Amino acid sequence: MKLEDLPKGYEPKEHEEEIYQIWERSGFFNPDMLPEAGRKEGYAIMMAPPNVTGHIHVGHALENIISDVLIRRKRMQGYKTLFLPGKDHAGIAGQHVVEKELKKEGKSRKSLGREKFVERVWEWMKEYGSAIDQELKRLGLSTDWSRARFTMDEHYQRVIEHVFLYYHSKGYIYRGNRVVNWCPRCQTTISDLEVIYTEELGKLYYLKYGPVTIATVRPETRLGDTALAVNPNDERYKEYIGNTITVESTDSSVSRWRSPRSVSVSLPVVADEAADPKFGSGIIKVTPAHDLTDFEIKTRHPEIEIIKVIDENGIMTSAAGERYGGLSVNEAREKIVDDLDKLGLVEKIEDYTHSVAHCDRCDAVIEPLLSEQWFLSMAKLAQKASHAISKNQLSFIPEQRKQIMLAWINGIRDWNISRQLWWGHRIPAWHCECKEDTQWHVGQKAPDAKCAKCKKPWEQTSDVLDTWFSSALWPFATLGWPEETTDLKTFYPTAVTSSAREIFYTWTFRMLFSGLEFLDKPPFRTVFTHPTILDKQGKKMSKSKGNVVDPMKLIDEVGIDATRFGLIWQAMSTQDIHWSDDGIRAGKKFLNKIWNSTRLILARIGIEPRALTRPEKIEKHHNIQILKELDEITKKTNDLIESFEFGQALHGLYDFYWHAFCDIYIEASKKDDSEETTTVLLYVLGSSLKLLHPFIPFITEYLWGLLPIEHKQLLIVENV
RNA sequence: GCGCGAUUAGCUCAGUGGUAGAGCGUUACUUUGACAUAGUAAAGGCCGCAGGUUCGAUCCCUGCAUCGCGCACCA
Repeated sequence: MKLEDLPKGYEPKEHEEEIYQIWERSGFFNPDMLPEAGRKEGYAIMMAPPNVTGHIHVGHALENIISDVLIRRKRMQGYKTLFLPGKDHAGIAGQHVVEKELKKEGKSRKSLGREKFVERVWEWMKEYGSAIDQELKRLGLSTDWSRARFTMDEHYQRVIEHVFLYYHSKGYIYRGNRVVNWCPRCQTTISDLEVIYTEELGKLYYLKYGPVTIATVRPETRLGDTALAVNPNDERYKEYIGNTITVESTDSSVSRWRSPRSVSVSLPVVADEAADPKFGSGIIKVTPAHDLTDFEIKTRHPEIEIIKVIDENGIMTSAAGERYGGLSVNEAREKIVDDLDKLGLVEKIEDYTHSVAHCDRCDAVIEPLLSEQWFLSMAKLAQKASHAISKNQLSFIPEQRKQIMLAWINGIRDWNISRQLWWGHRIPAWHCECKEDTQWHVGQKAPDAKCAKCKKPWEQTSDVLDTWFSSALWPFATLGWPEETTDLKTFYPTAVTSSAREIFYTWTFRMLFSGLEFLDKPPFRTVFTHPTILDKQGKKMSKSKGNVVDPMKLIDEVGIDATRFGLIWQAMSTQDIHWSDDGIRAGKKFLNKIWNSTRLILARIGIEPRALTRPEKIEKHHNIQILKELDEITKKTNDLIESFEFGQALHGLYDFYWHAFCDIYIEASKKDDSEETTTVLLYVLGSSLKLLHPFIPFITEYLWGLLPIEHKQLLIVENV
């Protein structure tokens, strides 16, 4: 080959698409298609399924590229590797996109009806669902598309049913009437983990309750107060415990007032540890329908009444009385403060910074609300997870995550799994249309017998399951479980779960207890929490801040390999990344260096077929430094990848290739035409391409194909 | 409030109990048989602050500050 046969610079666009097609056509992303000889046991990574409605952001890109590095390296080591891609149906988000479309057409979810609406969502999925696949492919991931899964596909529906009925039969699933996180915009409950707290400046109102003063940020909930609570050890209020305190009314129409015409009401005072004597006046107003703490107080003091004064739309109910009923929460707040002020019942108002609960999906302010929902009891499942972690049945990287997980499990609450959505896995539970019989029937089908009371048919609950309920089953539902498939035997447990910190509890933990419950083994051997990518200032990336790095744009500009290089270049241990373009730039230059050094060597070795073997004879007689260094870097690279030090591994390879090989050995070789040196050049080049391939697969595969050696794709060439 | 992590060159980050390193950027020179996306050389750092341990601390310990994160609280 002559120098002129290759262009002077590496042009990623001219090769990337073709190389990816060659890989896909070879079928080697599918473990069943790998050459059998030398194949070791299974090695699987299940991609965290991105939301079907979303786009790949730079964090996904890093996460999946890291997985791909692991997978590609193991494939080259002879393992039966599976990198399984997929998508999540994204309950709330999935419903939102279609509702938005309908709104433009002047329609709504409700005007369409459930069946038509769900059909419409499926249509949307068909039309836009593959967009995210294309983005994943552009990252150069060696995922087995023949095994791609969707959390709403047919098999998954059966799995969900199976799991729900199983949990129910074990008594883990129950209906509970309690205070949950209600999102007034999404019109559904959300779990504790889907609530985001942000610090906001609000007001703290000091209100007079008879003889005492109580501080609150939510004066409107005064209408739902049914008790007062003080700490049992608080000397100041001992005399009140067990008695009542008479509180002035601002509206004689409030229905719960025991004597509606009076101007006051008596609230019982209970003793409860939840009251902190150091906070405010040390007295809690108990509003059990609209506050979790208060609801818990009520469970310890059953005599406390529950009065719901705010409804699912964030509107004051009729129980709030004529004067306030029908107002929004904010309106009611203003009005009641005004009323109280006129009565001289507002002692003072202070500025107050506190955390406000927001919906993770739509950012609306969460309304804690008394509501009847389905729950999954966590006690036993969590205990299993805790046990497995303590017994080191899986490892955590970084290690501190282990303790963090254990501590979190320790304080876990039951999981609210029902959602008032239409898009999702409908809960296999049935109730009678007349709703007089409060008994629920849980099962695949409605019971044959009609309701004894009204003789009307049964109907399935309209609630669906939390999206995470299906994601929790991902590591094995994707392998054909509950059938005992070959895939399940080969690939479960998976090797690694590589995920962002923010889904540590929502996803990682839930996969863990699910895997333990259904397959008696943790679903992965290692939990790797990859770095979070922040902007240069260390701030979270967000559209509103305009500091988002779009991986697709990067790929457009510099190609896939340089993008992969730039991302991994910055991935030091599990430290957060303050984004910098420098790594991308370095990558681009490095690729060009590889390209041109290969070009030079190719021109030297000609086209005669050769074997890529270690020049042992030469080594015996000469002290060849570069070969020693190659051995060192090979070991170092492997050790670093084993310990999830991807950035370090890449930096090491960079130094070796550029400085040891190009700057020193290749430069020196220009004055040495010997065949021995030519052999060494080829050997070190070929070995380097192998080592680099998991990180920058495209250029290495292409150049490998130009070497006058065996024709096997680099993708499956044996590596150490 | 509890816990965790970070703080090193202009920027993004490695690193080590013994006179500090990379990438990117900057400066000067070089078109020498791949690469100017290059080569050679250079400038540039009280390694956050204050104590302690040590013959010796950027590294170990303690405290503080700043930034970020998680959990809890948020009447």
